[in-house]
Amino acid sequence: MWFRRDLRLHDNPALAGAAGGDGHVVPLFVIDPRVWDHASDIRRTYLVRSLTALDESLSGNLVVRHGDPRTVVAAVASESRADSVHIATDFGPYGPSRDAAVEATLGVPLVRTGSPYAVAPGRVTKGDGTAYRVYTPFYRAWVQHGWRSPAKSVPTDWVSLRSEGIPAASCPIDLPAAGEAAALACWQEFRSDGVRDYSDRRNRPDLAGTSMLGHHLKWGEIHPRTILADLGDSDGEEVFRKEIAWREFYADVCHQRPDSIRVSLDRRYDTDFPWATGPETDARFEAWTQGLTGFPVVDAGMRQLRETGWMHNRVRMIVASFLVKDLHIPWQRGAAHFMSLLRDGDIASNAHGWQWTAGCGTDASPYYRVFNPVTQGLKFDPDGDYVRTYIPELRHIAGKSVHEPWTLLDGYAHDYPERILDHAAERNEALARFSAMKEMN
DNA sequence: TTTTGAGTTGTTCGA
DNA sequence: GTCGAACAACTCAAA
Repeated sequence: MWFRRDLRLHDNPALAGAAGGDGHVVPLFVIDPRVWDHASDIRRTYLVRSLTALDESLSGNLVVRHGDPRTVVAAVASESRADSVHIATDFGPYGPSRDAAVEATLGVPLVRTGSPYAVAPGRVTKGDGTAYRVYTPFYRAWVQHGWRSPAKSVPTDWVSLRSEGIPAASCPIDLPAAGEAAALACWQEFRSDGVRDYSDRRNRPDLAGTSMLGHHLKWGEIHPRTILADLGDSDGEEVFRKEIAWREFYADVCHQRPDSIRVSLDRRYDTDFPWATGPETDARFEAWTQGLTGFPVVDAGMRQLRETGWMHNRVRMIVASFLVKDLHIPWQRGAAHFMSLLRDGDIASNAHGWQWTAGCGTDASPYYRVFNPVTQGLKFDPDGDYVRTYIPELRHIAGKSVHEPWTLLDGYAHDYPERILDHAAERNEALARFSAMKEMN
């Protein structure tokens, strides 16, 4: 069993397939330097902890090898005299070609069972067999298609083999608990407590209203099918099911259009849109990454990302709108920054969330939808608690006025920056640049 | 083939 | 303060 992004023992069809013969399984994880060397400290540290948890649940039998999977997997298969190698299908942008290359060097069958999705990308299509490009009809068809019940566990004897050990990694951030047990506990807690009020509370960054399952789903510590099997039909559960479906929709879009993780689906945004460039823009981008724009909710979000490796979804939209529509910087630059820091960063969801904000993706946000950082802050962080949590310079300001510190007396916060731009002016500028792109025809 | 209705997440302005 | 309209036109999905 070659584990990749399915670091769990329950509801794991590929593992059940591996154990299906005589129950003897060699559990393998490959540290691929081409991936490992480019991952952030946060992601490496989280992975190390998840692998440690997996190894414990395997009674210390996880075989970790370092190197190119094309040689490593074949070597382990040969050493252990395996008669097949089992994986879950990887639908990421790089996985399929790597797996095909491994398959070519492997002397035994590479068996693909299951995927990280309830419905594998490419399975839900329109009547004419082509992929959906609009979410709502996709969602209806996805529900209609349905998914299997959670897979049964199969008795397994773990076969010991030389392991090079889980590598070391650390980061200065306090990460949440990793591993399958933590993932299931996280889901059970959310299911019993949070999902009921999810439709209202999910938009509030000052409350713990979201599931916090993103990083668990990313590494397959829990399968979405496990979650869906538990979900009923209350408002909160329905909205949460739709969030699971968004993850699957964007995976499906990326399966059809792998280049869309870096190329705008509406190509005019890459070729005709007059994006801002130059040293001034670079300085503003830097201010954005550091949480020093002078707009409290934007800065709180960017600092939450930097300090915790996570940002609330509502705030992701606010800071993304700020980058694309107030700073006129291409979405790809923001997407890359997010991926470098997010502990739950999913390549498909990230790229298409950004494309939605920029207005160039599937179901794109209308061009005139420009988030007002003050209005959004007042609406979704009504007491200002979120801002004060991440911006110590503003902690002495009580209540919602923390969203507009410039309305207070002079010297309200001498160590918090002035606004780096005039939002109303940049909103008009964004609309003008959109018109300019259209004129290019 | 043609037609029709619909499309995650907003803001501003004027009555 | 509240509320509806305007903000483009287009593409998509399905009948």
